[in-house]
Amino acid sequence: MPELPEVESVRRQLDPELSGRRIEEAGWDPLPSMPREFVNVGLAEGRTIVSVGRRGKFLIAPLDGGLEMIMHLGMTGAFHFDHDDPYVRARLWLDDGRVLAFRDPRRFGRLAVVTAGDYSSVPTLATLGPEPLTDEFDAERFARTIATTKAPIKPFLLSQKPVAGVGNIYADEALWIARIHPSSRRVGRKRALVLHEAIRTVLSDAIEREGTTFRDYRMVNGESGRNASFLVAYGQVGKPCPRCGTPMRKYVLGGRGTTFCPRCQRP
DNA sequence: CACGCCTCCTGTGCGC
DNA sequence: TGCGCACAGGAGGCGT
Repeated sequence: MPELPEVESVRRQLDPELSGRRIEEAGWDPLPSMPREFVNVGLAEGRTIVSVGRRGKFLIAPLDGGLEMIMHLGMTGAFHFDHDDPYVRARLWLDDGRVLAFRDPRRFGRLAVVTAGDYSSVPTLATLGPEPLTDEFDAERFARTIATTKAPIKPFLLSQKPVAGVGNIYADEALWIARIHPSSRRVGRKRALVLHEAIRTVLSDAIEREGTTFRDYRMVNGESGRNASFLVAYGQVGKPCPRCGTPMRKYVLGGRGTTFCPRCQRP
């Protein structure tokens, strides 16, 4: 569910609610087969949340005492206040009397408390690429990075290494805009520069619409994002390409459903 | 080291 | 109706 625009929309609602709040108690429902689901969350007890930031799809909340709470929504994760249903996997009791609930049906999400800046237990965060909506995301460097990989362009984007926060939806969207075939292993400088801009465009547009909701993704206040009806590639199999009218096609690439225009996006 | 396959988990929708 | 299978927005482990 949650890619950068969804996580950013959650962050914008969480930050004003959590900043300055003390966590009085933390509780979670451990699943023996998922030892990485909630790591050291107990260390958050008694700590005060400084703010809620974000890197790629990770929420990062500095706590007092030199700690950070890392939060990842996985595929179905969501945060709500004073919420209760069978899919609430963890709760944080706050000093204002409210309870922050982490709801996550598929349990791919994660909460972890780490020493600030030590991401050795979160490999993807440790090797995360540049933030796409900051100057850190340099077009020429992106083009060079892309030129060095032998992997197909879409799985490479999903690795989070060339750029942070792009997932299955926005990868399909950006590649459609840039007219690049998802399986392409050779993306030259010119097309890479277009892709760079396309990534920034699809992500910032989606943030303005507060993300894409299909089923599980909800903001903290329970509302859905409004971006789903604006998608032109992801989930549009069989529909005419908005550019050339050719029916959009779908296949599996790197284990992920991938939709593209067979005419605009040549290998 | 880089790449690509498989797994973690639960629910849903589809074809038979 | 019931069953079995494919698939779902992500990341990480492991083999090659």
